[in-house]
Amino acid sequence: MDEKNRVTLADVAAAAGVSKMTASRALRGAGDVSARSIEKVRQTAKDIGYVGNHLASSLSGKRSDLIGVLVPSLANIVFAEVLSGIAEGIEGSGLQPVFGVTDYDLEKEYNIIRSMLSWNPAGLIVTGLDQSDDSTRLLKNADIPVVQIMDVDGTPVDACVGLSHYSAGEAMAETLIAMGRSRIGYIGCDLNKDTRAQKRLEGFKRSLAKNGLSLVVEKTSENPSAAKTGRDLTALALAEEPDLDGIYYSNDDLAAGGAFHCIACGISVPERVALAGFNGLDLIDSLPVKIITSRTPRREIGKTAVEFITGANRTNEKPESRTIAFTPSISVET
Amino acid sequence: MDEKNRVTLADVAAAAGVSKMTASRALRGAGDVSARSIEKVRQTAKDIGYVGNHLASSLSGKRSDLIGVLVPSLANIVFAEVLSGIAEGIEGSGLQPVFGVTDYDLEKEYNIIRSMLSWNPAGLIVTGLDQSDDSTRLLKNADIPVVQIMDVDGTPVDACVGLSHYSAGEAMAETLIAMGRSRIGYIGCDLNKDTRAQKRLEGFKRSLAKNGLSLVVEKTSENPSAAKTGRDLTALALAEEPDLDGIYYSNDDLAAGGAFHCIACGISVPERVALAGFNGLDLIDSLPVKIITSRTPRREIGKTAVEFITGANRTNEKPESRTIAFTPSISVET
DNA sequence: ACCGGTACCGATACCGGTATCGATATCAGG
DNA sequence: CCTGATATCGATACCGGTATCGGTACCGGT
Repeated sequence: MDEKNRVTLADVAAAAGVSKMTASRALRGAGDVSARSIEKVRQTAKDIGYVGNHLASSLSGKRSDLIGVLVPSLANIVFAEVLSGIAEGIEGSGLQPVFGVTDYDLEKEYNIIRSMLSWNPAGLIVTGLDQSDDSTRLLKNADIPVVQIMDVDGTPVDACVGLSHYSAGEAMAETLIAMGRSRIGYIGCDLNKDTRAQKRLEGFKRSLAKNGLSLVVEKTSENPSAAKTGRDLTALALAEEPDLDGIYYSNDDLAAGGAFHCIACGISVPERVALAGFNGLDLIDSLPVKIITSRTPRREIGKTAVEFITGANRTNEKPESRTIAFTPSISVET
Repeated sequence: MDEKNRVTLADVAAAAGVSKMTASRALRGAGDVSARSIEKVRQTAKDIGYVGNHLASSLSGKRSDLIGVLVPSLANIVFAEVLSGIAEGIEGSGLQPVFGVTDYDLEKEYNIIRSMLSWNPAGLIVTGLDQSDDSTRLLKNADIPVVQIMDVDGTPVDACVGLSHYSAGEAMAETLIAMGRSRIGYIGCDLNKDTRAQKRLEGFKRSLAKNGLSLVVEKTSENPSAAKTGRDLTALALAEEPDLDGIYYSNDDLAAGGAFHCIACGISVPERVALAGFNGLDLIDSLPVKIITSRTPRREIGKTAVEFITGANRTNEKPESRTIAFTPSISVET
């Protein structure tokens, strides 16, 4: 029907018998307009179905209502939950999230950041602290709030919301050791790309070493980080080292796969072998066997990140208070 | 550093000694520019770090490079995978996805659509065919490609990529019946909101009736559609009707929970009770027991939807070829 | 030398809003 | 009745690009 005749502010103004400027002010609730005009403009706007044009207002103003979000992957429920938290946090603010998937590829990441910046977004949320130098420069010069999420092990560009993966790895090693485990293996995916999983492994190993232990077996694969891979690698690891009494996985998906293998083979968990993952997926709670995990507040991270951009967190302008580190809780239900 | 002195096209033009217009053409690869000018402009643009401003070009042109995506939830891996497919399909097209989460709320959906339209997006991808009348009107008048995904049971506004949930439900009922099951129950979540799950259930019941059967028990809950809920409801259902020999779940998450319950209680699956879900999550393959599911091509749906917007699918302009229905394959591995 | 055609370029007018600042009207105080 | 303050508006200039259309310059053909 209405082909190219989009209702514009000028139309509203004309219909309401005021100037564009007054109409603009009335609709935005900016000052210097009489109550009568406001009423009239708002009414006619509604009547003729005025919608407004974000492009125009963003171009005119100096900033848009867009907020860019970069995640490495969406095949993993974890990042979907972060997005979910972001969507939740954004609600009511009038902001709108634009997302990009980097596939753990620094160059892709750089290009997406570039592209997003050219929308003059209100802020940017990027995953991790390990961008390329070019990307970092871009972010530094952007002159908008930039929130790096998930990780806090490193130097943030601006704000930072996440957790220490080194510490998470260390804590998990200590947990396993406290459970009396000593023949421990590691199973992971995509280690060459997922720097956070690397950091966890590093912390884990460091903590083992501190206790005079080291990994008995280490299996990694390029396959997708999913239950299937976890199950297969667990079978391999146990075949190789049948007396393993603990396995640390790079995340819960793999760990769940490990649990499935053990169930299928009648290996008791955690009695004979304790399985430890990372994230605290919902799934974990209902598994028929108890596996250990570090519960991370994904949704909370997303929400908190948004607050740095909406300014809900403006109270903390000091650089040192612009990093928020959550401590994942480890659930060990014997 | 570069506070408000963003490099603009005028800067590039000046530095290259040409007019804004020529610079614009050179950078876009539009015609009517000498090879020498193109080279010069591109070089100086790179030198002084010109980035371009999507807002301006989108406002000036009639359409932006944004593409709006609406999903009901991101707590469910299914929609994350759809987004993932969309991100994949978009790659290289210069488009950028904006997403919104409706929470299965029609009014929220309407507001998000409204808001997205005011970015003059290149297209819109919305989940499902059951929008409010207001939303539908908005979409119809938008004069941009609109792709409704996941569902094809209904009348699409424009293009449509998904599958028939009625048929999926019917097919699953037939599968269970063919397996010799007759005391069948249903377990679901959020039925009042998730219209696609409703449709599956409807088809399922219809098919049961056609075979002289009906549901023995039906358990639903408002709890999140996750494994935990599935496990709890399964316990309830089996307590109530111990001789159930088949359970249809509204999705795989719940079904997995059901499997966990059965494993924990030593109930053999599928011998004593067959469990059927929906989606074909990766998880299903590695479960220690075999459960039945309808495999849906989530990623593919996302990718295909994008093609309608980028025009990669422009060959099909006829309305009847603007609906693409995938048929989910049911995996029954005894 | 004249002419039409082609290749290349730039001035100008937008796109649809908002910032700015000056104009007009109204009103209290003197 | 005049003055200055206050409230309300609107004309104009942008924001940073692109569409349009009207020049130049240079070409080969006659």
